[in-house]
Amino acid sequence: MSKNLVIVESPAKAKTIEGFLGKDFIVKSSFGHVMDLSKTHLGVDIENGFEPQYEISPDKKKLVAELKKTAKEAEMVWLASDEDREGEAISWHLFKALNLKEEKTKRIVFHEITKQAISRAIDQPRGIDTHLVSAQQARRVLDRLVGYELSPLLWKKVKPALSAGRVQSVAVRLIVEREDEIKNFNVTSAFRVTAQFVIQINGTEHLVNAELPERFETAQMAHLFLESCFGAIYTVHAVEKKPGKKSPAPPFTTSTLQQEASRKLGFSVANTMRVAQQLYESGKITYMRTDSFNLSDLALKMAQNEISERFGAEYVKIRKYTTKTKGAQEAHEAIRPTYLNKAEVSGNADEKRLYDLIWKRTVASQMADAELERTVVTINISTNINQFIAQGEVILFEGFLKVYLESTDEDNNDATEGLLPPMKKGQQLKLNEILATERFTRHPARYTEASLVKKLEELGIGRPSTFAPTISTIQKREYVVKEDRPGEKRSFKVLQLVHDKIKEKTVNENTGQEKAKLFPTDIGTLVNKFLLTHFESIIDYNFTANVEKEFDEIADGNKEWNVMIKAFYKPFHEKIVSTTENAGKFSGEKLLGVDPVSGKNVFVKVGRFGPMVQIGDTESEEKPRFSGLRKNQSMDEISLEEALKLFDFPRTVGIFEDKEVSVAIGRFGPYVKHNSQFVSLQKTDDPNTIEIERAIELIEAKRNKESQSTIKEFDQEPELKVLNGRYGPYISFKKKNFKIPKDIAAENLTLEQCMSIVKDPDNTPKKSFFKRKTK
DNA sequence: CAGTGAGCGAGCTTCCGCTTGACTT
Repeated sequence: MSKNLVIVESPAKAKTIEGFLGKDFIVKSSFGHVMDLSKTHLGVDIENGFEPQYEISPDKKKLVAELKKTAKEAEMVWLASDEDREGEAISWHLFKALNLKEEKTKRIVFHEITKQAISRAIDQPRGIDTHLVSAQQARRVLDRLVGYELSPLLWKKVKPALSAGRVQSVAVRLIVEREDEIKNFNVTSAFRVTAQFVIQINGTEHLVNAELPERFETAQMAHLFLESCFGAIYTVHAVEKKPGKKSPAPPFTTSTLQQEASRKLGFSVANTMRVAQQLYESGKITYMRTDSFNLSDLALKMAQNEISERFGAEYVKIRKYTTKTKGAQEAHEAIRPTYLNKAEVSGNADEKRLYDLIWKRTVASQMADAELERTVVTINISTNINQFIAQGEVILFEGFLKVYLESTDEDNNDATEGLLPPMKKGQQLKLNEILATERFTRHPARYTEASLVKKLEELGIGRPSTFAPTISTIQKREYVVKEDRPGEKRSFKVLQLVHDKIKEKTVNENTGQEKAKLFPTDIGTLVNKFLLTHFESIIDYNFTANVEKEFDEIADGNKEWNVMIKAFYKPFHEKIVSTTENAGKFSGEKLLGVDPVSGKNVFVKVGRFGPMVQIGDTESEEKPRFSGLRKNQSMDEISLEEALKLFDFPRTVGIFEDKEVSVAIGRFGPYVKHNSQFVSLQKTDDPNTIEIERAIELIEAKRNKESQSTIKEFDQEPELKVLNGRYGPYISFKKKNFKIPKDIAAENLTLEQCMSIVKDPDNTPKKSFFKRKTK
């Protein structure tokens, strides 16, 4: 047995390090945290100094038992989790869970996975930093208290199964408030004036595009300006040249990788992380959850070699980037290729594309600045005092631009400024045309997944390991939807001046179309309003930054962790109690109008199952009628007429086989119901007009399909069927599904065999995957 | 996987941060 056991957080890291350390060392992974607060309880003993009630995480029991055994046999255990708050806590939890002895345990840290860094770490062991552990404990307990006291309040006051938390609720707030800004945005237009000139150089024509710095508010003013240019002569007033430079972006962190993969490759943040994980596990890149810009000396040396070999020594500029991110913990390197001399890797298309991006970004970060020359030409108009300005940019030395340029979130409408033909002061230019084009102000952009991550990181909210899960949580809770929206037609005016004549025309454009943007739902908006009303301090954009300061004080040993928690908890919990007692249901109820048929009030509100319309007052004797909103409707925008239309369903369309056939609209769209069987309508069917003949057709089509997917049925047990599904044959019994052992052919199954499979408790379908809320 | 929505009440839902496999209808 090995003398030394080293425990790190990630198995891929364990494998690499084992290679460095030799046969006296065995390296294992903890797979992250091994202990946590119990999921089913609050897990914090409020009365007893907020003592956390830890347990070994259920999915880590087996692993901990194995580690315990290995640790017992080792002479020394080296706890090598990451050097940050969470990593320190992992070491401490391992110490407790594995029942380690102080004299047999050492704590080591390293930021880079290199042989040198690890040898150095082994030479400089230390003890577990209890202050840092306390800081983590404060973080953990605070998040638990906020999450597990706020969420149940939402269940009571708004809707069951909702959630709130320090991170997710701020993410939702950002999206809701951005939507408000957009709603309140006042679009104005102005006329932008551009001119196109032609000059002859050695017999060939060159075009010069120039713009007027002023804009005109109305078409009339633009027209007046164009008139004032009648008969004008255009002369170059000045040619000004200025040197400029561009510098490369720093190497990737998790958030910048997510942003660039979104902008350049169109990846969702979850996809970026999935692909990066594959690259990491196959040893192609360094760790992908990091907030550090740092590159190891080894990597810098590789970059230097690579750049000078590929492009020449003048392209090399080794740089050290420092982080500006709030609360960055920098336990890892930046995300970079493991071997910079590999510009390409094997793998699927996504892996290749993401790797290419990482390679370019890393290499470019160590390259020279690009050197530019910016040219500004001002052009006089003989008939008025205005001046046109033409701008050009010439790259004198490409530098890092040879490899990579970071994208921006703003779509660049202005064409990139290219080379201007040579011009001289006093030179006359021939005018092609002048255009005055109506342009509109644009509302702030809706968030994409990646731009939301960027914003959260700026606010210091969330960590590299939680950005992607947070984005998915707020969508799973249906606070936010990621959607495409088509946009609308808009017309604008263009005035054109050619040969001293002005032509005016109206042009159409499509505006406001959105792709994969985040929109708040009615529920997201309502929950945000609730939290803003009663718990503004928690969803304050500075809340995390402020508590982080206190965590730092705890880590420095200048504050007791439970003193901090107590100070936070007292007013927070009082607010929970008072809101529980005093606040009524928070349903966002809004009176839409009066139902002309019954004369009753019509409301929209959020009910137990989401947004709905209610006809009749809640307090009235007669039970109100209810109907859920359709997927594309919102409480904010629905009209009385649309609301009333929802009550046209369920609609009886006729009788088939002595049973009623009806049409209704459910969670998954319109369907036909017959004899307690459901059949979805096709996209081409209109639920408002569909008739009995077509309904029967759909019912029979479904029966036909079902009989084809049925492999076996048993007369003795009508509830048991062997069916053919997406993942191959399976057994269905009383609405539960069971796997068939691989060594048995489905068509040969007997009733007895089926029953024994169904009755075997080992085969009980796993519950966690049947969560109904996930779509 | 489809119907619901008051009242009654049991039992369920939930946080953030660290890590990967498991393997669903």
